[in-house]
Amino acid sequence: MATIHDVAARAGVSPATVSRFLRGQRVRSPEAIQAAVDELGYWPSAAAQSLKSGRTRTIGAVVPDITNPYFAAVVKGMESVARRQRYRILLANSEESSEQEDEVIADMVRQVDGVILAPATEQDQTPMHVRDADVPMVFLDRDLADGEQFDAVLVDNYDGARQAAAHLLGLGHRRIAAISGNQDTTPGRCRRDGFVETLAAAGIDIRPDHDLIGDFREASGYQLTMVLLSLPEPPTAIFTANNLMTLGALKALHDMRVDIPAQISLIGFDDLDTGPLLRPPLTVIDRPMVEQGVLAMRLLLRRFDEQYADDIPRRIVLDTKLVERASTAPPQEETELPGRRTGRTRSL
Amino acid sequence: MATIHDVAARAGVSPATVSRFLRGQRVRSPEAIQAAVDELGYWPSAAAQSLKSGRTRTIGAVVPDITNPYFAAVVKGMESVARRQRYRILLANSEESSEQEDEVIADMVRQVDGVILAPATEQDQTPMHVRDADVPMVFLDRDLADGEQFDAVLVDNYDGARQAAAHLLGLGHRRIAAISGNQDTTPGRCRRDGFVETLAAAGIDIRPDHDLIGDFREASGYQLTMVLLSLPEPPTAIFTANNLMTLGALKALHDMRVDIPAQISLIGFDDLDTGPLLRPPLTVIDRPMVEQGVLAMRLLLRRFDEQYADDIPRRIVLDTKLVERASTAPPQEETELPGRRTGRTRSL
DNA sequence: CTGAAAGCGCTTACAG
DNA sequence: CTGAAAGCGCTTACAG
Repeated sequence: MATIHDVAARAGVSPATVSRFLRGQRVRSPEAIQAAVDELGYWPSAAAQSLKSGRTRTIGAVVPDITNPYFAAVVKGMESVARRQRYRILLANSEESSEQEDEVIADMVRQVDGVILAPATEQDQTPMHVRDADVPMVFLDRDLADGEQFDAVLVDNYDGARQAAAHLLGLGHRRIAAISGNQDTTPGRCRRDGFVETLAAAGIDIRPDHDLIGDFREASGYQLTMVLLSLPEPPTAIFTANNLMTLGALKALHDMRVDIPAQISLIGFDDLDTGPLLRPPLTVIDRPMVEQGVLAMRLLLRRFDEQYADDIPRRIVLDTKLVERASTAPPQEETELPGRRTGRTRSL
Repeated sequence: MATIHDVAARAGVSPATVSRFLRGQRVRSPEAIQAAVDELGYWPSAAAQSLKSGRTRTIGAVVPDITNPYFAAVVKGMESVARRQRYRILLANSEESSEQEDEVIADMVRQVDGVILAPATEQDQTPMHVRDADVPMVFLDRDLADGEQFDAVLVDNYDGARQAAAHLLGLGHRRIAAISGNQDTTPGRCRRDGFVETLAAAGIDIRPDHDLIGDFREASGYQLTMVLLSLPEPPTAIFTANNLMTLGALKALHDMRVDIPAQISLIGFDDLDTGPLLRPPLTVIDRPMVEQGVLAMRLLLRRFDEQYADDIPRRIVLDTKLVERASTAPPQEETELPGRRTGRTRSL
């Protein structure tokens, strides 16, 4: 591979001049240098550049799970902004594990100019690594206990859950269950709090056996829904705190031949591409996805600008929106579940 | 940030010895060095390492669209193998554009040890860049015209489409439409060929107005389905050549209040997470996803092993599988479409 | 086993 | 505007 010396030799100038030309400075023989670059197919070595300059033009993106459509969309948003500014993206999955996240970040933090992180939990050590490396970081979707020191792009999880609860209450539901996410994550906690407290404010204390904690994965949505269905008095409505658990709940309800929304209403946090096409079309709390990635990347790149490098942390909180489709309805007078063997069944 | 010199000074040895210790060689005072590393929180500079060694322990992954669940799953598979071997992943979206792909690859090829590429089209210049950089490459999902010179992980697209056609023929359909993908991609061509030729072998020449070419995106699935529905004689069954176009077709059929499968059967290439939960549950041609990413990464890492570096290209072709659900059924005697205004309507 | 030294490919004050 | 030179942080023959 051609080096800057090869280009210099061919163009009859010094490597320093080639370097200057490449960074857009005015030089005496731009044509000759450009010709040499073209003929040799020269492309600078990123390793050498970053060793020298201390900048890598690379951003680390760490998400719990890239196959979650929410995070895939977020990464796409990040990528589109980054590419336009000639930054690259180093992608890592933490698989919802703080340990894996810490490891991955420790490894990448030395070779990126900044990090965008959707933390696995609120307790991880990440900020230490990142602060040691003195690299800007933006939190996305989730926050840390001492997160206020960093830029962040979040949504109003509490209010989103409040909207969900208000919607179910408005329909007349009283026996309402929640399948929440990990309580050591911000969205996990805020969504549960927003939901439970809104019920409480309406005079309804959620029953302990209707107040279930999952882990944001599909399997836990499925299993906990099964638990709810096996209760002596199952709920007439279920709130699931993210897209994957909503899918799990939907599968469980299908498997048990529960009629949605006639027998049980279902409302989830996060929309899905297929949301309108599902049986039934899902009522959800929607939030921006690609846009969150775009905003996070902009916030991060902004920190590379001397002018803003030391600004106080900016925290962008986006609104959620209730999307009413067909999975929620007023409760039936008398709720019969097929699992209860009341004689009546209904096929979907 | 601490450098190897700092560690050496603190441990009372030379940088060379620290370097050797770090790579697992036997040294005289391992404890002192380890202590110095720990106390200083030392982590080697990746830039310096790769400048010196010529290896980056980074793999470039280029996919047309990370929000396509298929590619998200594939990237996840790649990532899990890479992480275990302490490789990192540089992710780029080509957005189904050869130009963007070439640009992105030219930029990353100097700073990765290898590339896994799902090419946007069969005509792009990518192999040139990659060959110039003398970096191993593995093709994934899609092939290039001269792709035989590279490792590849593919599925038997032709046979998958054949299965889809055979399934519809077996149900008794004769007026069958195909919404294919870009014909300058391998899957686009093979799936159309497999489908059309299987029909032809059964004595059915697909009608030109039923033989539509889309671009693998949801919008084209939607639009082309609308076109089919507006035909004087619409098909009784539709084959869509990938997951996103299937979703688009499903939306169009819903919007036009077409009863699936009573009025029109739908079969798609690629399964979806929500496949079983859709209205109706989709009959699809399924193929491995995460597994393809895993295999591609293994093939690539294998090339870094001197022993296999010069082996002839390995091409892994995986089988597809028909998953029968509820979106396909025998054609109705008399097909009425609501769009045709026959007086009857049916709500879903 | 160890250390001094060269060098990977750049960038950037410095002197001209 | 230009070039010689130093140096970014490592690794690795080389000599001991």
